[in-house]
Amino acid sequence: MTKQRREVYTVLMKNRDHPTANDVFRRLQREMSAISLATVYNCLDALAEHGLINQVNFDREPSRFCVNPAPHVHFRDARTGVIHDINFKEGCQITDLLELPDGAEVSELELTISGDLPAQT
Amino acid sequence: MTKQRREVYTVLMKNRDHPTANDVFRRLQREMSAISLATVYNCLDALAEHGLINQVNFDREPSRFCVNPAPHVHFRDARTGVIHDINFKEGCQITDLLELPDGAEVSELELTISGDLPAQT
DNA sequence: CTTCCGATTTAGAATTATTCTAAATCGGCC
DNA sequence: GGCCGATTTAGAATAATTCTAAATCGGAAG
Ligand SMILES: [Mn+2]
Ligand SMILES: [Mn+2]
Ligand SMILES: [Zn+2]
Ligand SMILES: [Zn+2]
Repeated sequence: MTKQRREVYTVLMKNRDHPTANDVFRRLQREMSAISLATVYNCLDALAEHGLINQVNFDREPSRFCVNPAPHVHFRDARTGVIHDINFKEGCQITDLLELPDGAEVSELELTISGDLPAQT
Repeated sequence: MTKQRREVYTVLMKNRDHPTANDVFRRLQREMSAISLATVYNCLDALAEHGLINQVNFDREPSRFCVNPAPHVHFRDARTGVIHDINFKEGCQITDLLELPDGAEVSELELTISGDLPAQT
């Protein structure tokens, strides 16, 4: 945990909105020391490798980063662009619904959903 | 359906192995007329927009293209790199397992899995 | 405290999948 | 055959990310 990695992690924790690397970079510039963009990428890599954060990809858009350590999936509201964390229902395994070949071992699973939420009232 | 779109589609049908745009381009150069890479991208876009093919993304790797019209997800064998189509079990809805907010409407859903398959014997 | 050294940071260049541009070509229709 | 909107094409541009190589850090050892 270097100073820069901690700063990147703190920014992610402060505002859990799945920012891009560039979002993180701009927030760090505004709030504190002048970190470099390459360092932001390095730190995000390091944090992800150690399991503290997750990299989230929607199609080919810039990656986003997530500090929610619980297993969950991502839902983007098409109207607002906001990305919501969606938990699994109690005791549910996605892989139970799939016709996986016998003996297949899942090591990574990413589920992204786009859709609409009813307007807030 | 132009001549180029048909050729792109034919290449995808002939070898349903989820090639990248560049793979498709190289196969077309080898087999038939000299199509341009921009046209391959244009054609893949057009085919996808009309629902004939699907664009598949694993993390930030080059997009791959899939001609399987059935709803399914993608499993990459980490050992071989081969991408397998995985169907849903009869009558199963992934969204039934998720704590989606009330009234959420899913318009797109992409599930990608990486893992290991037992060695072929 | 000073020196040392591997790890990290940094600025900027490089990479690369994809998109854009603008000119050439196509193909169906009159 | 000529017209015209759509498509194709080659090449340039874009943009997220990675790479490079030099500067800096920070803890350990002396
Ligand atoms: Mn995706
Ligand atoms: Mn993915
Ligand atoms: Zn999340
Ligand atoms: Zn497929």
